[in-house]
Amino acid sequence: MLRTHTCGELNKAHVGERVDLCGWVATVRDHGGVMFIDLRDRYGVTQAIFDPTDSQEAWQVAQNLRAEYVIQASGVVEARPPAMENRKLATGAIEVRCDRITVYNKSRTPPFPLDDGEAARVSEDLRLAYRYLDLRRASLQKNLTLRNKMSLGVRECLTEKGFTEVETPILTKSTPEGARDYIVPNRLAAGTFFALPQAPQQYKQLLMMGGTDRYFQIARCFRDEDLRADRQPEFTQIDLEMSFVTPEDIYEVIDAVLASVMRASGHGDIDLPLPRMTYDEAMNRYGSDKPDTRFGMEIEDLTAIFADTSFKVFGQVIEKGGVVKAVNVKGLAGVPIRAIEDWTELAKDEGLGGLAFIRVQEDGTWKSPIVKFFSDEEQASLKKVLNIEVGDLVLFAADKPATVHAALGRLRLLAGAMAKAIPDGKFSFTWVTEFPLFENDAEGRLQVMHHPFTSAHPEDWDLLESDPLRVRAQAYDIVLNGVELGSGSIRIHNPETQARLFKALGIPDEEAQNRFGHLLKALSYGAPPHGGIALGLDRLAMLMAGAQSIRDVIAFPKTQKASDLMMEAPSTIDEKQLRDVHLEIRRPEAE
RNA sequence: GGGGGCGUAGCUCAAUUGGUUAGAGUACCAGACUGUCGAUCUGGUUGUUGCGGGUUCGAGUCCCGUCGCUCCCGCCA
Repeated sequence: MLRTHTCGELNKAHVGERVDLCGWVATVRDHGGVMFIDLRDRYGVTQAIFDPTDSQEAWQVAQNLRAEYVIQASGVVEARPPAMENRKLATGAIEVRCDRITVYNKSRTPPFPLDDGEAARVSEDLRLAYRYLDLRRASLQKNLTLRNKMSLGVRECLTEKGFTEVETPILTKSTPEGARDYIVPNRLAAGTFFALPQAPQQYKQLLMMGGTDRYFQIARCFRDEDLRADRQPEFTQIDLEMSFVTPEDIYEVIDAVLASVMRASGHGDIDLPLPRMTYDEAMNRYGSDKPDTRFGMEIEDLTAIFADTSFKVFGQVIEKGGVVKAVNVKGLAGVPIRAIEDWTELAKDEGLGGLAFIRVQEDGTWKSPIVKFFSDEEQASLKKVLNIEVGDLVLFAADKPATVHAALGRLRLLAGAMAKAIPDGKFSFTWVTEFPLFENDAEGRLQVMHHPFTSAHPEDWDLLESDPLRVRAQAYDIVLNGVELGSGSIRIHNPETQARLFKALGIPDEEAQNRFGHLLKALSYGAPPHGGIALGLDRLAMLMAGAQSIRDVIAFPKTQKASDLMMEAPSTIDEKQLRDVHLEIRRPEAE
């Protein structure tokens, strides 16, 4: 090694030792005679001193140091005089009096300050274009090491439980359902393509059919869909599958994995088992299938209270089988009317006719455009059910349950954030179980909510043909702070049941053979009952790190348009490469 | 595909109703300075106002288009 110590480890115990440090010049403080260099590496910062009375030669070289020069500084560790100690630095009790210096490399002036506080304010596209500089910041290095600890925790935990880590192919077959595939042209057969996996879904089921019993993989997945702050086109899943299991077994394993991840991330022990609620409960109480359970402000059902109301807006909805529900936002009575207008727009986007509200004023009176239509009895019941107090803001929605839930679910989050009701630094996990097997797509056709290999709830198979939308699946999500961390299910394990599901979906036999023939065939050779789940490692790392964006826990992330600003990918390829893979580019017609 | 925000010096930002030579802090360069740690002091350099077009006597500012970044909705079996 070119160094004897890192820049983060020297302390008073090393006083008197001769050391060699390597790193980047963070700052130069030149006093004309003595000069101070903050030398930085991944482990920390150490102050180096160059004094012409120690070594004229080294001091002379140090005169020309600039930010981000890479050097080796050699000298003797000294205790700092007590008044000169720097408590902000782990190594602040000492400094290294240097008599030798080697400049390994100069640096151009960095395009942005690498100081953690300053860099956080610099536009992200510039930082992404110079990601190798951005990565020198302590906070990004910390996130990378955190991620490593998490992966290690997962590997240890699952290996100890008898899981085998198996790699599955990256070049695989395109499946038109689900997310859009990233595709790879095949040179060896013109007009054919591989696809990058959206998830190792079918491979892991086939591993169960291969007798692997317990599989896991920290697997890269690819989806060509539009991005978000918590979505990248390529991302990493903690993917696992088990044979001869019920959902209980999956919950137990994931509970343990998450406890190990929390410990590895320095967040201490969590209580197990993690809380659970059914999908119906989540929708009713939180208006979301990924409820943020860090705070209350739950949705209350007022339909019974208004069963015989003279307020027509509510009455008519109830008559048509709709519901009236509300959220009580504590302490937000003084919210600007502008915010309520914005929320009303949002409610309308979700399909509501409008948004009714009550603001409870200082004197306890209710300020509201609708309350005059409520009977005394209705008002008394409202007050009781919603626990209405001075300073509250109550938001009402009346419509079909799904519309009411969607609107109030979003409003609860927005209003909760505005009311500062969501505590920082809290980790609130919950399982959401018994997802519906089907939902209607935009055209009203039946489609699977999870994937077409999901097994129905054992009690609900009878409804498959008669009332499919009421069929519950053996499908579950694990949710943390309102973020969907992972999703899984018990799978169908015999070909007859699988065929029955394809039929319910309106997929003809021939097409099912075409698309999933390999899986159907494997099922017919003695597939064990099996099930599994996949957790988003990037999202989990983001939450563990307290980061605002998934990009902060990925070494080389892509932008919202899926480009890598540093590599300048994607890019065009030359004509020969295109010919090799039998492709011709069709460009949009010039106007 | 739709909606919102942003784009001015290397960086972070300012620039009155459309008005004269586009400023500040920082960075950078030079000089001074032997205990700083956001070092300090003195002086100095730095602009395709993202790009293209239009309106106007005059555009950083208004209009149209376009590119990039970002947040959200759709989408993500």
